[in-house]
Amino acid sequence: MEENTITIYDVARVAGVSMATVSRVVNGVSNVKESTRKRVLDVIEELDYRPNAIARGLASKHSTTIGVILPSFTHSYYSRIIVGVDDVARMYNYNLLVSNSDGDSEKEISLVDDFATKQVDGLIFMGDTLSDNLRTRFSRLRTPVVLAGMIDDEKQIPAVSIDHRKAAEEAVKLLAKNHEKVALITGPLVNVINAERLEGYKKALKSYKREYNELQIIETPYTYKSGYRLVERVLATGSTAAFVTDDEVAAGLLNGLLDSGINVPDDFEIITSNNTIVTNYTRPNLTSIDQPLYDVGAVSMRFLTKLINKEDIDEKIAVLPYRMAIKKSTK
Amino acid sequence: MEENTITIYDVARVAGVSMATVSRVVNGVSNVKESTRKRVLDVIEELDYRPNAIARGLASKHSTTIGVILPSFTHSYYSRIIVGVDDVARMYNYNLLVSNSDGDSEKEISLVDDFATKQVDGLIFMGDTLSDNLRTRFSRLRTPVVLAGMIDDEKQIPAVSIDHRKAAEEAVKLLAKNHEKVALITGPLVNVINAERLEGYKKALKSYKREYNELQIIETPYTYKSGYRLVERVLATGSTAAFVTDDEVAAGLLNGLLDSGINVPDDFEIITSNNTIVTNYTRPNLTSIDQPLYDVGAVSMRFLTKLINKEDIDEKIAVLPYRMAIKKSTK
DNA sequence: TTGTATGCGTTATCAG
DNA sequence: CTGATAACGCATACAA
Repeated sequence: MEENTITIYDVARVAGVSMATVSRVVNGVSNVKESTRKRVLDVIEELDYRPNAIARGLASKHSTTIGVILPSFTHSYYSRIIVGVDDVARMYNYNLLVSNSDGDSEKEISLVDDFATKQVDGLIFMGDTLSDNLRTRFSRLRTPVVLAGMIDDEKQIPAVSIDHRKAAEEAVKLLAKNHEKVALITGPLVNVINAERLEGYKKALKSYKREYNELQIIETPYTYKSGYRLVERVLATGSTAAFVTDDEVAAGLLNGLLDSGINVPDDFEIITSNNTIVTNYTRPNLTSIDQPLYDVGAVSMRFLTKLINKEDIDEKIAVLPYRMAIKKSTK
Repeated sequence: MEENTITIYDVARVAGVSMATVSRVVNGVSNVKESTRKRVLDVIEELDYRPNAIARGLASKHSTTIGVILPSFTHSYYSRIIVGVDDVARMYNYNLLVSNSDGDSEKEISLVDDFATKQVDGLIFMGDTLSDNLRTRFSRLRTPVVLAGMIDDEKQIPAVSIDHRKAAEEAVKLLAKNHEKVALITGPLVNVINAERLEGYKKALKSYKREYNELQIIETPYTYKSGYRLVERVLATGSTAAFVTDDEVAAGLLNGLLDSGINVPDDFEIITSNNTIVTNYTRPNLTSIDQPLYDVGAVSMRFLTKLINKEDIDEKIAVLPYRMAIKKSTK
């Protein structure tokens, strides 16, 4: 080899000790006489020795690496979560193996396998749905998994998120109070979170004695464009307000309404769900449920470290608090 | 150990061959008799054997892992680049070790060390500046590095981006044509890219015989808020148009102007630089330089694979084409 | 407190 | 075409 990788043996030789001793000081374990510790440390510095994490992983069975699977890098919902994951991972000296699944369940599965092959110590998973296929795969995995920003309807896999049912109920109540017809503009209802939101929606309508009408439920992809194109369809339902489950969609709808000469909030009120920065870009700013997305990520990662270390867990499912951010798309 | 990890030995035993043979079929190398290959493959399937990437890495000196350092997960400039990186990385069967530096140069350095320790096969770096410290570290690294969406003013480190000087010149010309005073609202000028943009700005002014005035150069952080707060300062310069180097800042400035009763584009024109989706959220939509950010990422990663395989490279620096996306913040 | 020896799961070299 | 066997760089049980 042309490379002169310096190993633990080099350090040992120069320091005049055995490699076991070097290993000990590197890992800060066991008792090592202060004088030899210092000597070894000096040599390490002198040779600029860096332990090889791969070799360490082989020997210790720990890769100090966490796999992260997310549906999209560009969607701010997920990128805000991953910031929290990253920060906490760093605190615990983990690195993140990150990949994007495009929400494609085949990719999700192949990524899980891929990461397992890479011997990740744990997995943070984000996605729309948790397929049965994935769930069984997760439970068979030797490494713990935490769902971030989503839930497992079977409640088998540990997860961190907010109470979407309750949040949706609160948001819709705000609208139903003054509106006869309120639309629910949501992502796919096969997505558990959206199913929960639908429940909250129904409950809110009921409490204001509004009639539930399936026509007012509109499923749509999570994009600005699809929101923009929804105007006619939404207005056709007779709705004068909408609860939207995604900020990009809400921004699209808002701009679409404005372009059609509909005044928001005077003629139409909107509440959206993620309070990402998008809600501040639009005019008027979008009233939104404010989810602590950074915290969702941070708590998920912290949770994962506990599972990895087999610490006691009080609850498999962590539910974080949310608040309503009242802005200008509501009166 | 309680875990029953099945290894290459297990496969060998069951298939009645040596582990060397199993290794051969797994890696698809050398000549293996078709019948034994098939037998081994069957056993692999039967036992659900998965090669341990860590062990493989130790033995082969390849981790099939790429390190990615970026200043922010949430800024769409970088997240769009990383999508391209991720896609190409997958094509070549690499996984991405990703971490966020916050643009902090100490974190950048510790991440580089960290990733080196993890034996990454290559590094994709994104940041505002390439400090001397980092540059020398990169050149000493045994693993190749590619800068994505930025450049090295010393032109030592391979990089992929667009010609920011030329793009800025073109954008500013569009404004200077009709405006006596055009502001340049930029990120830190220590950032090489911004320095180049300043050159383009000057050149454009000159070609329209506009006077260059330092007061019209405004440095600001890359955030929506800082853009929003800039209104007074920008107007104080007497400028009636601005070229902005960041979409979030541009969105902030735009909304700030609107809130101050300034009409865009009638009273004030804006051109921004990244054409991220943010430019479509605002009303009016922001005219922008359109950078092929996905391609920047994809090309960077492809570039890196070539460096890793020591293939011939024609150019150390790849310059991608851009275009102007004319929208509604200009007349 | 320190050293020796072994194993982690592969790849790769060398015989056969 | 196939099988031993030696690395790879480190952690760790066991001795001393």
